[in-house]
Amino acid sequence: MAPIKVRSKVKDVAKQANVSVATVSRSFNNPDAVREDVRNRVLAIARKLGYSPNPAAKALRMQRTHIVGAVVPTLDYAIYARMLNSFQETMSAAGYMVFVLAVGFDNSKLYEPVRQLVDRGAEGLLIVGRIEDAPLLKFLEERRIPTVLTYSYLPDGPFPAIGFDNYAAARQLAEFLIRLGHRHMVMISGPTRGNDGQQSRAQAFVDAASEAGIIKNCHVIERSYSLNEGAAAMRWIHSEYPATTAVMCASDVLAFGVLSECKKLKLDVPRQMTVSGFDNQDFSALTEPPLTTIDVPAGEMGVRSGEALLSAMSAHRGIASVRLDTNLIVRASTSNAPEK
Amino acid sequence: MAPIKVRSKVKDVAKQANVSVATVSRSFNNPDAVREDVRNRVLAIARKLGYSPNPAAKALRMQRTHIVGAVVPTLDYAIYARMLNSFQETMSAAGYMVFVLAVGFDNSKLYEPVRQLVDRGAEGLLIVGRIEDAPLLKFLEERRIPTVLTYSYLPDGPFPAIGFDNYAAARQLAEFLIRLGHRHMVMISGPTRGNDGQQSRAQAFVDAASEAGIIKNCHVIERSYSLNEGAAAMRWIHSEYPATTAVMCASDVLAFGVLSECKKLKLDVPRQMTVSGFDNQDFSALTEPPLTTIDVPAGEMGVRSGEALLSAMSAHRGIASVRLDTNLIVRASTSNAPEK
DNA sequence: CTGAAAGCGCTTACAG
DNA sequence: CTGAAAGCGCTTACAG
Repeated sequence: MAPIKVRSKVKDVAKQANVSVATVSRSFNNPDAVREDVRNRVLAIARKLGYSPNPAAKALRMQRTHIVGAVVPTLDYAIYARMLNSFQETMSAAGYMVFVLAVGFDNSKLYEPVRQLVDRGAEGLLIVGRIEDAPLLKFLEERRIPTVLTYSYLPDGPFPAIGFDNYAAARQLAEFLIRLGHRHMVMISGPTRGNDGQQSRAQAFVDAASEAGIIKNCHVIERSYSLNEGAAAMRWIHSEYPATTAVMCASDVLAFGVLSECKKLKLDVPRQMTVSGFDNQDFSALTEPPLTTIDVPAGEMGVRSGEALLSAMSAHRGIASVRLDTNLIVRASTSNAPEK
Repeated sequence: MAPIKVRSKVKDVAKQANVSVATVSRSFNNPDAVREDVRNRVLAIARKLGYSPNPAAKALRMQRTHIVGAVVPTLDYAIYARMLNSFQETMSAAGYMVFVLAVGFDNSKLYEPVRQLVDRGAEGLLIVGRIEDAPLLKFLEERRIPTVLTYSYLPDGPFPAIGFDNYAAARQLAEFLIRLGHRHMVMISGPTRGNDGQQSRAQAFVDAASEAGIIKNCHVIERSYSLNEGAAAMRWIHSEYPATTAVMCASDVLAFGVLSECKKLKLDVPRQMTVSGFDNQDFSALTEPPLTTIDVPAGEMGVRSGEALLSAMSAHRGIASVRLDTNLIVRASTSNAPEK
């Protein structure tokens, strides 16, 4: 086994270079203040010793950790993972490390995890969705923690938000379905508790149906995100609301489940049943038939959230909220000729 | 806006409680050493002030950061995201925070990112795949950084590894295809550079084909992971190796692309073309036809890697490497009657 | 341009 | 059971 080698400290470098620790520190942090030959000697020795400043000592002294926290429902979901991937890259490039915390979908109990992040040194936060937790809001405001919300576009809140308009996107889709002639529709929502995105989508569906005068034939049911839940929901819809000609799913994953169940039920999509998703996961183009869905710009969301957080942390605060475009992706899983 | 509230310190709590900072500290860290009524008073005041110890100061004093680093190729890939999700939950439950770094697929240039993680305070590391970087290996060994490798099962290396046997899994699949009667096969590998998992899979394919005496009719091509690359590869195979009856993909994503291209080429799967994947992504059961694939236990991998790292950090080191089971999932995308 | 010294906020041996 | 003091490893105002 290799001989043990301890982490070297300013003192070690100073000793070998025959200078004070102050000079070592300056060679790194304020190089112009050090005579060139001295600085080069110091730097060379530091490299030789594999020196790098102790981050805890540095953080304590500078009152800066260069750590941010990211709070997401889960990583096990393409849209969040992709968002986080580009967020992390953006923060890394700017010299920040990111703590990741997966906390589930209900934002009404975010206080503890966020508190933990801040207590552990996070200087800034990225949070998916709206903050629905009064103590948390108070905490973040009192402590002036730079915070950026993402996923939802929330222009009126106390924090900058980089996201898209869930209501408008879902409404666009619902109206599209109505325009196609559908009069009996079911929306399969994701978990709505503490989840403003899902709430907005369900509301958009209800509003569109109401305005079209078909709300009495339309229903919203709530399921968790999984293929099986989607499939089971479709089975249930088929028996409880047999007049249904369109199922609008709040996520592609649910829609994938619905599609597979339609196959089992021998329901022809889109001729007998129109199905739509939300997210535009890669697969949605490959289902049989390809899934109609909403394109959510996850990668862009991550990058821009990172930029917004960086800017919020550099004391300018008050970044205007940014609304990202979503696109309705119309594919063969919708039909303009509902037959029932 | 809420009145600003600064983070309170031991000193603030001590003053209000009329005790020394030592007593405050002990009330948290060694409660039995403090008289009950005093301790309760201290704790109550600490709670009221929202006190929590400064992590940098604590880390500096204790020489413990309670931070670990996780190095993954990307989060934007279901298998790594899922693994990381459960790893993070496991570490969180044990009081650790995790720094995440997405570094791409080539493990031969891991030194810089890993170094960064350690320099930033990571006490332990989770790394996806084998370490193919001599300076990094030397660094980790000299500094005695507890490290766990995951994804690949590497029983002979210097670090514990929690993963599966890529060679055995791929070989099992290749032999299965040969047993079905295929004699002209192509493997679409992922990027092999600095990626022992992909190397093993390709080698397994070659070995199986060689032993079956059909290697002259079999080919390995390398593509990056994406639907489009898979589709383009299939197009290429169709024109360059028209005798091919089976395409073995090193990932489900590639296979999804292949499947969709087969549809465009009017190649009936599985009658004219057998297709297999690797990963068992949820979606693989829903393709048309369902994809034959290898089930990789990503969630379990994350949990057990976390446990292994915890155990390595608690100074016992030397956790035996753990080999996780993979399962060959046989579905309708394979046929036992190749017609060409 | 350089160094000695203070201090960031903790924890813990030591003394009482 | 409690407190005064040292020290973790840095950076930077201050003095020279």
